[in-house]
Amino acid sequence: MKDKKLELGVSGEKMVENREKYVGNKENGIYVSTMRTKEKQEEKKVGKRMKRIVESEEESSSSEKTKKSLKKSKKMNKKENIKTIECDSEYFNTGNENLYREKPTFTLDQNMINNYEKNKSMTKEMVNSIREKKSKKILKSKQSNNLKNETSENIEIKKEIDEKSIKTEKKLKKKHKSQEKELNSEELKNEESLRSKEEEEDYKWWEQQQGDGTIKWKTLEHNGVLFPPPYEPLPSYVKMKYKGEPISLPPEAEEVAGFFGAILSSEQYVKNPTFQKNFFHDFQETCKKTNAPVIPEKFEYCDFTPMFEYFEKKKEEKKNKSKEEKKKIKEEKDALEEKYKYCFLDGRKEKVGNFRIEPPGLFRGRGDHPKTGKLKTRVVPEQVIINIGKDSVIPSPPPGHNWKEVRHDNTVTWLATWNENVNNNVKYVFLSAGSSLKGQSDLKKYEKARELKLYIDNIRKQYRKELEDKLMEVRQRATAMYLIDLFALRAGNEKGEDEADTVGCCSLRYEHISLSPPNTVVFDFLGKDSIRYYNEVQVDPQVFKNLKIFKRSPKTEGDMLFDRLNTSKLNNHLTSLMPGLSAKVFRTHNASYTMSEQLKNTPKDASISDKVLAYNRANRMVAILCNHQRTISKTHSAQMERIEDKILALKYQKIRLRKAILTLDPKLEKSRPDLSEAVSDIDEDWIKEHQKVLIEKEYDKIKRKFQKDNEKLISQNETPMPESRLEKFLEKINEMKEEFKIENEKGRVESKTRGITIEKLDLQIKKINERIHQMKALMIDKDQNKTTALGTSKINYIDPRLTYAWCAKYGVNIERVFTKTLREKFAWAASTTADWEF
DNA sequence: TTATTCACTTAGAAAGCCCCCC
DNA sequence: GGGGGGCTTTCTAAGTGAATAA
Repeated sequence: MKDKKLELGVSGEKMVENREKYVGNKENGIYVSTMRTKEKQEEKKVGKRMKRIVESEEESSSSEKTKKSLKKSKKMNKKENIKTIECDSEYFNTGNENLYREKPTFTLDQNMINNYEKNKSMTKEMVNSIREKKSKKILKSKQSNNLKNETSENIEIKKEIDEKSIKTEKKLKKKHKSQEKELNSEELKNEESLRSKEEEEDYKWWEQQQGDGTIKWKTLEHNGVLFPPPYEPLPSYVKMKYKGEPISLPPEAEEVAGFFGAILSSEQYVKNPTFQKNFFHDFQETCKKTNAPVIPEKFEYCDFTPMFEYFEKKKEEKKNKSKEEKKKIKEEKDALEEKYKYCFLDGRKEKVGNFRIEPPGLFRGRGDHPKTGKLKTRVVPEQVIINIGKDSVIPSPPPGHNWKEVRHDNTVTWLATWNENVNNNVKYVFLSAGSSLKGQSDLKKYEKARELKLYIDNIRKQYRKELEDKLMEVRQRATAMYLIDLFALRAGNEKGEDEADTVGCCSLRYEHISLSPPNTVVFDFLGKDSIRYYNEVQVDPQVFKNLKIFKRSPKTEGDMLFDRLNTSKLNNHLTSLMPGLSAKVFRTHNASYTMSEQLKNTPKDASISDKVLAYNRANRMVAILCNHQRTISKTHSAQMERIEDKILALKYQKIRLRKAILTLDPKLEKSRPDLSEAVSDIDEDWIKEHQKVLIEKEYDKIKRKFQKDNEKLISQNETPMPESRLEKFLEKINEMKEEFKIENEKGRVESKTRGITIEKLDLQIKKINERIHQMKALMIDKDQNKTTALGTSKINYIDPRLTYAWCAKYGVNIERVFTKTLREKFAWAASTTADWEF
């Protein structure tokens, strides 16, 4: 098999190797980092200040401003007794071109250039006037309580939805008149085409001209959000135990205990001390608040297993329900949800994404999140803000409740929002991934990533030059850009103390990289979702030198590597290089570029499966580049073993076929040494063991068939076969045993096929070799995929037009690589032709 | 300049479902 | 035909980055 080298950035192949190195150490899918202590934080602050002083001296020669800062720093040094250190002024030779991946060659789509020019011509005044409109439009409105009652609504949903599209169309026409004044002529053109398109079932927004994107909709109708059902207390015989005794709890406290009891089998949370501590604190609080007869004092005395067992029993019962029952339950659920599933955006029916309000539960923060396990309380309508069209019917809140607010803001895409209590994060209800709004922003994102190709050469030239800049801030920025560009690192915003300690490029700390001369850098840190990023790479000598400076004493563990940089500064600079450029654009660009390069390795004359395999391989390269990981499935090793067994069985078949050839023509032993060659992984002992298994299997098979046939005869009121018949069938077993005996002792295998020839046997060996090869490839593929998640890059980073173009070019059905949801999400890319390039 | 807010994208885990093999 | 494995979908946590407030 040809060994294909990666063309990922600096050292994609190395990265695959590096991934393998640490993969085995992962526990529960999460790496736990060492917690920063308060002292460390204090140290960090002092360190930061010291660093500023160091650099201000270094930069002193360049400007008036820096002279002042030098004075200031010297003053401070005197005061705080801190030594200043000079910046290393010797330079290494730069220009290690190998470190850069090949310069991309591409043809630029005329459409893209047009769009870009149009964007440029969008004046500031226009933006301001839209903003002004936006602020005026955010008005609080009174809620309408005179809506139809809910039950009748449920029954008439379908009718209602059909009627609505007609209604909305009428409304839209009315509204157009009043809006005309506000729209510029281009937008008006969009309107016209929109209106004509409304009659069509599938609205192809990508065939229309798009506005600047500030106004997200003109009319918006929806039915609000679906609240989770109220808590149903457990049967009285199900009680948690405290100090070994069952205790009764008020429903509210019982619910919280149940949240913990329900997840007893998921060790990664239940065994986590922070999770336990946070849960227990909130559980105690709930008990106190609800005047529970027993207020648990120690977590250790709590036993939630009765609850756990009850939930498991319920699950089992649900699973064992008949098909009809299950169908009925699903239908009821669907009917309840139907009205929330869709909304009308500018009169067109669109799918809503997460219309369900998140149910209460325990916050499952990842990694070392300090708040993991805390109680996520039930959300009430009074917390929820509804965003809806001005003239639309306002959905009624659940009986006896009110919405927090009803807004009519058409500059945003959310339908509802609320604040979650644990981290005070804002939650939104958005449209689904397949909606026109999401599609438009996806297209925009990929076009931006493609646009970067126009600028990338100059950007690289510039940051390479700036790697040697005298201003520390500039040098840090250039180094960070190098890392983001080559290793697809995330920007790395700063995080709070009450969050998990994870980092990205700008927030890298002293301990996250280690340097070994001449130019090897080892990255080892926890990134988004506390997923470990480990990569050993060779970098540009100047980058190595810079990193060494950024790590220089007095910096130590806990100190920022890029103490002069943050994401805001970095992105400001990036925008000045290309409109709309930010750190994340590099990641998209890098991923799609890698994919397009990797797809070029697809074999042209191979089978569809082989082509799909090549696609997945390319996909995996992107996933590795972006460090998209998943936990190894529980069944992985069993799966691997099974494939291995199949390979061995095939190898054994091969051995038998060879023996059959030699049995036909013993003279061939000398002229064809390949027929007596040893086969790897197989020895005599294994063969004997395998033969035993084969005999057992055959025995079971015959017996099962006999039983089944008899059952059939009985059901047809016919006489079943006597046991003697089975004996007769089982004679085959003896024949097999005899065959194996001759094979093992004399090396003879008689082929049972009539008219068998050596040519035919050779052909069979060839086919078996092919199957072994396929199996091995599958095994390698599976093993390499065990910790790599391909989905994330497919959904978020790889331009779907690459996939559609690839399918067209290689004659592969899109269904082989995109699921239904993905095809919906990327409908805008479906008509991409084979010659399209990223 | 820095911190906060807001709106959105990106992410892995868990749940759900479907299909293949015994 | 049913049980389980694996693929797909759903869920919601955790990022990014622009705008705004202090």
